[in-house]
Amino acid sequence: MSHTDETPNDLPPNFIRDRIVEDRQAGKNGGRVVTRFPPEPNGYLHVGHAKSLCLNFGSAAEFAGRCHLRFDDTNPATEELEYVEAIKADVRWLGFDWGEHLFFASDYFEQLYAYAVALIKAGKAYVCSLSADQIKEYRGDFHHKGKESPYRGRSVDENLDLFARMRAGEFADGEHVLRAKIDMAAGNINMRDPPIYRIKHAHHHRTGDKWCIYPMYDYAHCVSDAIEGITHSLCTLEFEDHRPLYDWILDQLDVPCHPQQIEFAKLNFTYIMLSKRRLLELVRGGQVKGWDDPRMPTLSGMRRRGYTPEALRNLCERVGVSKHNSVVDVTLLEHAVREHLNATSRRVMGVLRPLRVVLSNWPEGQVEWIDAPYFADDPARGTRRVPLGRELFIEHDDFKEVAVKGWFRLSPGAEVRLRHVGIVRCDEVVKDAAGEVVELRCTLDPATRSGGPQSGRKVKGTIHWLSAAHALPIEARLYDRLFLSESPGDVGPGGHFTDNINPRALEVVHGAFVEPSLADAVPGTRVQFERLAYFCVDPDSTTELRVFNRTIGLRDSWAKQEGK
RNA sequence: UCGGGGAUCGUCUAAUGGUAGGACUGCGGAUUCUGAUUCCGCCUAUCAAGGUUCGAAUCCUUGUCCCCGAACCA
Repeated sequence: MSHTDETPNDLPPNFIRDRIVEDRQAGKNGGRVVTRFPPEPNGYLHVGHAKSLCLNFGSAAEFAGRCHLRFDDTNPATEELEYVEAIKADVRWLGFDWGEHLFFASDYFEQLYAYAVALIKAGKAYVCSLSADQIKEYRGDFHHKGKESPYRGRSVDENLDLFARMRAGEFADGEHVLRAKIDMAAGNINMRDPPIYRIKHAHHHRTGDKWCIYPMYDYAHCVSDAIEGITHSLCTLEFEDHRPLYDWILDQLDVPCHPQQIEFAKLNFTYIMLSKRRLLELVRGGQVKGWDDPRMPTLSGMRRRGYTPEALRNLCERVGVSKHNSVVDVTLLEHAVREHLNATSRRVMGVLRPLRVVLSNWPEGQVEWIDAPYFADDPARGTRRVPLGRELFIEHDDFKEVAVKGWFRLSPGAEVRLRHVGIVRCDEVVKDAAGEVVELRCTLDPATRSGGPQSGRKVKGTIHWLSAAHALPIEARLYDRLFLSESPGDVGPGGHFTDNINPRALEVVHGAFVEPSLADAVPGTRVQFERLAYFCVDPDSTTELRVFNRTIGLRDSWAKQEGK
């Protein structure tokens, strides 16, 4: 059988798509494909979730099926409404639409309870009154079989009564638990009579105080899948040995269908931390400013940083789906981001660390507005007007008093092209009392003006610039990788993952400027500062001062060469 | 001394008994009014040992290494 039999487009093959194709050819589920993305609302979504989102929504779309968004909110202790709303926003931002199919496991609490009663009646579940410690002890370990709870033989009637009273709130947390009656000698510890309901007197963000017993993941997830008519329940590798339990529960119950659980490997990147627990620690510890801090690998952080949903989706496609524990090189992420930004971002000029330049042969007070294309290779995509006057700012890094080998930029006596203008020569270097270079005096060769007779004259370097009189002050936030270590989670004895934090993951630059065309740029606007980096306007911007986040730098082969 | 998974270029992945391919990275070069982009080229892989076969990454055997699992978390 070929993988491409049914696949509409040239998507790269993967084992899950193969399975779905097989199932359809075998006529399973009437050929329907229904998947679900089931986050627990206890944190923000991150790039790892993007993979699951792409897989679940992508597989459904590919086979004209549907994908549900279901919040797995069975643990009131950790879940909050704030997370629910943030997750919905992030899923939408990534470009996925669940339509009518928004669900909450908590919507099924009543049904889940009824199925549990059925399980008890069938003699497949019992109320256990061992303490948590005792249950753990009775469970055994990898090398020893478990032993049966003394409460395992309780009668159906007694179990029914106790379970009803658990629900009624007659017992304190931990007094009883409902357990599936399976096999205490099973090699798979998940099958050793796992608890499926616990007593928890806690306020739930949706059901309030209606319930004081809550279903456990292993019980709630498979039944929720069945209730919704899910056909393929995709989850990560660590649930592989939960699958027998998933199947066991559904086999005992008279549920509408029996979905197939399929496991795939989580997404990991070098230099990126994706543990929810640790991300929460960064937020709570103040190492970052919040879940949407642009240094965070959360979808909201990446959005604010300037990453695009297209880039992330494309990344997921490139990464593929398999069962290997893989660590993707972060450069692949960076490549995906640059690739999309390169195709879509308007080119503008911004100067991070200004150095004053006076064009000595330019008349005092004269201003010329230059029509400059946003995309040099395709002027049809639009132009903006850029003012040129006698006093300019150029990038301090574009001047060296003593030129080194391979230096194409400005130095005393050297010529360089001013982007969209023409060739200038540096005639004089002005220093302050401390010997710091504070100004350059240059002459512009009028014959080399863009569009002029000698505009084709070659010089090695082209630099960006701004008219000092028109330059708009901005705050630039230069972001870099949050961690210095390739595997931030690997810490030696006594170490902590925060030890690996890059202290320069954020550098705030005051005194930077951009061209006046950006005066009205709204938050979320993405542009390329030519020769520097891609930037995105931050929501912190005010009418007086815009804040630009550096999304990612342009590749810089000069810096690389210089570093050698 | 258990159960469940996994081993293909540096990295992520394809090849489903028939030419080990792609992408990213790296390294060269060309073009360039962005040292960007684009284009071209190069480097580099089947965990090991046996076996089956005309032919093995793929099938069999035996090893080795790695990951996950003992919450009233998900």
